[in-house]
Amino acid sequence: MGTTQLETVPEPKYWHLKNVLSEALDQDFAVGEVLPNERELAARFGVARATLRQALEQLELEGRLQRRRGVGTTVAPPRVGVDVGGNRHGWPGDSVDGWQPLDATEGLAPAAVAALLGAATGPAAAGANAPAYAADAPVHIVRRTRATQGQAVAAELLYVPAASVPGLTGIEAPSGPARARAVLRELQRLVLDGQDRSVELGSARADDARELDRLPGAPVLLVTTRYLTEAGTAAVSVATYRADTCRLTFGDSGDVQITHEPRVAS
Amino acid sequence: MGTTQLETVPEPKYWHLKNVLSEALDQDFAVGEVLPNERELAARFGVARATLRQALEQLELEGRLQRRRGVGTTVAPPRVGVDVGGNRHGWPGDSVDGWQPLDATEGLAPAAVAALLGAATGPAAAGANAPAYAADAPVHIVRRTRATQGQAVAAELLYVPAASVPGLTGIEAPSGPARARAVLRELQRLVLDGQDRSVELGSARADDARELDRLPGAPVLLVTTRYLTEAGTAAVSVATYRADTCRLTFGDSGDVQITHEPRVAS
DNA sequence: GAGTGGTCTAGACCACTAT
DNA sequence: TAGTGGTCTAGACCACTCA
Repeated sequence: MGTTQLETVPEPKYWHLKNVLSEALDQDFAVGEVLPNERELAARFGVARATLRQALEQLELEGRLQRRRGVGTTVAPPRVGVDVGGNRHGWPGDSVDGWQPLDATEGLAPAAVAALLGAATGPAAAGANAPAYAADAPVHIVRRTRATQGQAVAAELLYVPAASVPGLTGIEAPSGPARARAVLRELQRLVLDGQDRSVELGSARADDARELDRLPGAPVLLVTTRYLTEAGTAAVSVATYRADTCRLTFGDSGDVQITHEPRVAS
Repeated sequence: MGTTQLETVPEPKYWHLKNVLSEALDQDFAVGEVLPNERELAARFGVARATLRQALEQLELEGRLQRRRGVGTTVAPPRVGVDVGGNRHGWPGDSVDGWQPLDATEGLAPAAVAALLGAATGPAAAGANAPAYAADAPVHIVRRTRATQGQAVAAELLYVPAASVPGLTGIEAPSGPARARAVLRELQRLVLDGQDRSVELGSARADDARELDRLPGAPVLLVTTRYLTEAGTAAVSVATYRADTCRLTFGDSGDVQITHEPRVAS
């Protein structure tokens, strides 16, 4: 009974290790510097490589490290702020903030996207009048990528029901970026009523991962945007942002520089 | 030369496993149902438990699964949409959307927050006139949590420089929720000019994790908000949202129900 | 106390990058 | 070809929940 029993909370090794490394990064390393390799680090800290890797994974998730197979582990620069909401009432392509159209194809929207395209736009549009979109109707699928400071940060799939762009004839631009631009141009003719957006965590599909120069399954921020017109949802965009390097910004008041915020250890 | 060489891309086992499980979840499992335990699943698929766990981790990251130590792995319900931007031009506490003040203390803002508090508000406010905040000045730190449908989804630290709320006397409410409410009340007296927000991926600090009923290091979405007045940045909020269960929504057009979007396998 | 997920180990091999 | 990070294994023990 004399034992003082001081909060026996055995902190996991990898957690403690993460915090130790985090401090070391702040103090002893410059951005871009390469760390010792995993086997040496593990030996130096007296843990198994798997444990060391668990700590590194955390730090990578927090945007502190960058790991590349065959190369090594380097100290990551602060996350870049990528404006997502500033273009508040514009169609995609209205302003040139790093987006690059790749191509456009015709196909079917995945179920989740179809649901968004078919959903009512608000309390007013309930019932049988609004949904000008059937789940199995063809949609134009525009692929775009976005780069900031020479780095690919996002890949997007933009789903545009054929009904939204009746003026588009498949003949004028059979394929490639030109066709993508044609779809965007037609879209910009419509009057945009509003848009709503959502952000969630996901993992990169194989194709997105390749586009973003990451491994499949890498953590990404999924930004889903609905473009609304009087007639309903005119288009849905699903953009995949690299979660390790990006900070999504929703600026109400112009360009604002927000500096990197490192998470402090508990 | 007769060999057809069909894309020798050896898909990682855990990735394939993830996709197999993902399909099984769609077809054979209902929300809330418990999966067989990890040792059995690993045996059933003929892989080591660590490999099986890698697949489960991915699915948990995508919000498809929920794992609780000592209990088991269950099928997660679709992510709940949490409105983050709808309160577009309001102070925290203006509308009651699930936030619950916990307490308020006085202390120093961490460096990253201090930078935001001290930063100029825009191109107009450059130079020496704006920053009414010194890095080592005391701030009120208000803690709040947010619940949706009975579930804790977010923990927030709201940093309010003492200079922003001169009317606040420490006497009227010495501690606890009452004091937190007092700070919020004073804040609401000010005229809000605008706000800007950013979202990034992070990992839960130990205290946030406890608040959110997760383990330390769990993936979270960090929402940083600056509240701007004529005088500069009046307050900064850093909110930590559970990334596994939440989808942040930024609605321009009222309440919109967006359904869960499962990511399709590559 | 039985059963669950969480942590950790020591080793092996593979895929990729650079030289 | 040497060196890096990525995958995988088979096993052990620990922390937690619940009957």
